[in-house]
Amino acid sequence: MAYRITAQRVERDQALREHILDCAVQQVADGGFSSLTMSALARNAGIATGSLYRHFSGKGELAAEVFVKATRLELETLKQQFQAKGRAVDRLRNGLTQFAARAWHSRQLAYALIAEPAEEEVETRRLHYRQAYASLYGELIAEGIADGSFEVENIPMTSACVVGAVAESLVGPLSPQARADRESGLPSESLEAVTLAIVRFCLRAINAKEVP
Amino acid sequence: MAYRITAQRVERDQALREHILDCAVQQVADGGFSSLTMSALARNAGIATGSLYRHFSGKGELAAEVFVKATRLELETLKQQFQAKGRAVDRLRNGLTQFAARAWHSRQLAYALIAEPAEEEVETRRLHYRQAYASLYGELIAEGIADGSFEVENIPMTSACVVGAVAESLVGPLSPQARADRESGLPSESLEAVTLAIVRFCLRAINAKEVP
DNA sequence: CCAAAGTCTGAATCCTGATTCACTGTTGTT
DNA sequence: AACAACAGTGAATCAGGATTCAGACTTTGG
Repeated sequence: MAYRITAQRVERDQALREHILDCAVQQVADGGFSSLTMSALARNAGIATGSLYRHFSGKGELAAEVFVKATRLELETLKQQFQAKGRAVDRLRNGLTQFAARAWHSRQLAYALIAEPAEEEVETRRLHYRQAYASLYGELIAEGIADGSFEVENIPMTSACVVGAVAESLVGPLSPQARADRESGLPSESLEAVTLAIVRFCLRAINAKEVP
Repeated sequence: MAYRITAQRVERDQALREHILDCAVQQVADGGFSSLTMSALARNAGIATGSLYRHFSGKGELAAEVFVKATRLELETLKQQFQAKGRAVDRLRNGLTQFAARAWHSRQLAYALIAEPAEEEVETRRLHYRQAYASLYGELIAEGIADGSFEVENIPMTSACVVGAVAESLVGPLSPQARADRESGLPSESLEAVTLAIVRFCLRAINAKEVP
């Protein structure tokens, strides 16, 4: 026998894989999924296109992992807010506010994750993670119902509606179109206005006793 | 001189153009935008691929027109409900109910129009028509505010949220994923349940005095 | 009926990236 | 050091669908 998979090798491999993913996320954050090509990625990561295939079975898998990596971070961040201590209303308000702010501050990425057309594999994940978001909202809503601050009949459906409302109200202002408009001087909503509107909309929709 | 553009010719041209568009819409209704290829379309329409280019400058324009044709119908249908006589609440409820039902009954098309990734040109129109939907909701909401049955601070943002909530709650159940699930026997929401949830969600979100 | 001016056809071509693979390093074992 | 086994390279190839274009066919006006 000659050659074995040593710990060092495994480590280097994982590191390289991570490096590639980081570059890919960066690329998506800069130019959306449409700018994520294998050759550009290879160039950015400082390796050959062929080498990408040692780490990912193909473009689809790669794009999906990029999506998951970036989306997971958002989901976890939201989860943290939602599972903090305090009243359900406050947690929901804080979570939404933070979510909107994060999207606002990295628009291209937010747009890519929320709405940009991409590989089939990415769309699958998108659906899946929307469900995950919905579940997260669902849990919080359930808690709010339990302590009497919300009132909702169909939690899964309501959660889906919340996910949609948040996405749409953000994608509008975040879309390439809107960005183009903004650059050509048209006025548009501020982060504060958008956030307030979203929070109000959602709180009312779930029958919250207290709406700002 | 020999040959002039006679009325007959113009007519035949327009008819052919319509015929092509009809076939294209049908194709999208059957298999989504991904199934809309120039050669398949030419085959279906009974003409040569090259001939398509006498009527449309390219795939993008064609797909965009397909989108617009199908979407306009939905928009007009909704508009009719919204501009009927009666109280704003009722009109909104009826409109939403009808919209959901129509989507439910032609799922593939609804999914294609609402969420399926497609040509850049289609995405542009999608954005535009989402705005149009939002405006429609906006007008109705404004009327409802005027007669005291709704209460909303930021109408454009609220309208966007409504559009998103409706889209998301429908796309979930309409997505290829969900359809696959349903076929493999998993239970899922009925049209009635979905509709009720959407209507309640939206009415509450806009502070309607009366919610079913 | 003819010539002129269009229109239609569909196989050939182009385009745009993803994917492959023969070859050139590298690393680990003896 | 020598060899075995793997990893990296990037130009060449492939894929699949849009687009073109050199005829073949139609319509129109004389």
